[in-house]
Amino acid sequence: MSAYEVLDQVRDGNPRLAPPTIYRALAALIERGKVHRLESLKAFVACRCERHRHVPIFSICEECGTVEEAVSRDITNELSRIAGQSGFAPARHVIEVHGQCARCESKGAPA
Amino acid sequence: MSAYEVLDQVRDGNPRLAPPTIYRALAALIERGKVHRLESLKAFVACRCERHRHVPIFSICEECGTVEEAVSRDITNELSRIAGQSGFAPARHVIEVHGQCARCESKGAPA
DNA sequence: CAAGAAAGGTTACAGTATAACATGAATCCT
DNA sequence: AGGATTCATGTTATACTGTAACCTTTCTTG
Repeated sequence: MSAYEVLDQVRDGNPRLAPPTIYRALAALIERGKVHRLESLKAFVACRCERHRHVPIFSICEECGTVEEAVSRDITNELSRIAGQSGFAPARHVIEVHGQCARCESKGAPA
Repeated sequence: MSAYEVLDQVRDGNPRLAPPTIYRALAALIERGKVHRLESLKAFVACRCERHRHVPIFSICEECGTVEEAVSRDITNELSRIAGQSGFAPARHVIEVHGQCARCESKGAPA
């Protein structure tokens, strides 16, 4: 959901809420790891993992909009290694893969 | 640079250009692999690699704004493997790492 | 209680992006 | 050649995304 979709929803019960309220709530949830921001979609998703401090990897279906979250220690390590080669100190990772999910593929949607 | 910084620059010579012109030009350059979009910064960088069809990995210094571009076959493969586990067909990858570059670290900037 | 701090509400606006229409140049068909 | 078509680009206007700055309320503390 985009921030403004969230805003529309909560306005059903509380019509006077404004964007900063939503952005602050989302920032707090992101801080606590309950929500992630999908940079490439300018959108937000609830985090279903209970893990803290993981590096999430998102698969985003461009057909149906479904987003899957995965974790890979290998990728996290390899990214750290690459960054380390140039002395870079990573603080936040953004890993998002756009494509087509299994369901949409099998439905014969043309790439 | 943001799209609007580009716009300001080209307007020096051609004052009547408008945002869609810039966005179309950028889209064309991205298509040809000459420019990448940094999703997490809403910004654009020229691609210095001559390679076509690589998956770029960006290291973004939050201190000085410097962006480094790297490539890793391992990460590309691992991402494909993870995606493949759920039958996901990847089409576009976004890999961006925020942090602090070696220079800014050594300058003692506090994370 | 008064003063100050912290959290959330509210207004207003800045930055990012694109839809939709206008113009013009190149192509093609008769 | 003349008109029709298409494709690229220019242009207007507006929608979407995000935040600065200020206001209000509540809580704390002396």
